[in-house]
Amino acid sequence: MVGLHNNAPSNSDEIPSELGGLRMTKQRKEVYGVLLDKRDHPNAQDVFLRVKERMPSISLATVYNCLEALVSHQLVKQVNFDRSPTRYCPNLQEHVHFQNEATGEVHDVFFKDGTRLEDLLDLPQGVEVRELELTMKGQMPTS
Amino acid sequence: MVGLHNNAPSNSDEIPSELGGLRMTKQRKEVYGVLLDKRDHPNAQDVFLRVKERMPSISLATVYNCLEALVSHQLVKQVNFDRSPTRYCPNLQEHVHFQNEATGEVHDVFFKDGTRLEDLLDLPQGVEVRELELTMKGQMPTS
DNA sequence: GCTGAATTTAGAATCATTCTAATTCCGACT
DNA sequence: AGTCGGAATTAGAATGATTCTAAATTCAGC
Repeated sequence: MVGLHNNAPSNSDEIPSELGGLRMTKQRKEVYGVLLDKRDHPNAQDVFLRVKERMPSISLATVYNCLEALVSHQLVKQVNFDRSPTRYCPNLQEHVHFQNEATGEVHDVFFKDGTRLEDLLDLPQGVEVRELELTMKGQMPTS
Repeated sequence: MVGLHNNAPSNSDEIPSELGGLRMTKQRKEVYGVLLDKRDHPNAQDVFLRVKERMPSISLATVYNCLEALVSHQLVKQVNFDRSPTRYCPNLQEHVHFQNEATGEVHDVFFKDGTRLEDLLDLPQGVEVRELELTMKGQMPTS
């Protein structure tokens, strides 16, 4: 059962020892690798379980620490749907999120070319948007 | 010190005993009245403290219950910024939210006429958006 | 006025996340 | 290779918003 397609080694092996000014420790590489490997917007608990398979000694606190480090160095983005556990996304392109209410799955959604959201909003004079989060929930044809 | 401008009686007195299919109990009226009176997007704790001034016996659990009832009957909307405590907003027009990072204040922001957000997004075929939340943070000129 | 269902209440429980304090690791410098 | 010091990791406790529980109260309809 070793070497089957899909059992490709985690990305974490190929992650350099520094990224965006962040020293990539063994644990940070594993956490980041997990996010790159399966881009299903896992939460901290999910990441913890996945990393544990390759590194059983890691602690949940470390997973939180690593996620926080990755987020603050802009390698990963947080995704919040209401108050459910924060999810993590390694896609750095500007995008928003849609959750299929039937399955819970979260999908990245992009703006059509050339659309600048800020142009469509009646923002008060002089506001400077630094951060923007857009989430949607709804139904999707069962593909 | 009674009767000064600005000490107008709370809206709660004028709230009918049923709204949108929801029986408006004394507590629900007070909670709703607080939201209508000062539209600064308070959280549950804030609402609790404000309602307590007119109804000192109310409990925090009741405030949560009332807010939940108002939300589920679509008289009030929840506003979430990341994982900070959920805020509540009685504005039912379609709008989004901007938080001034210097002050923490939250402002309602509307779309310019005729803009349909869904048209600007590259949504997968056949998705049906049921709920949408857009929040922004940034700076604002000190007016 | 009575009755059953809905609502309110205090306090306990939950649970995602953060904090604490101790240990371990790692790179820079000998 | 050996040492030093700051950074990172760790287990477990603490926090804090929210929900749950079970008992008491209220209320609409009879």
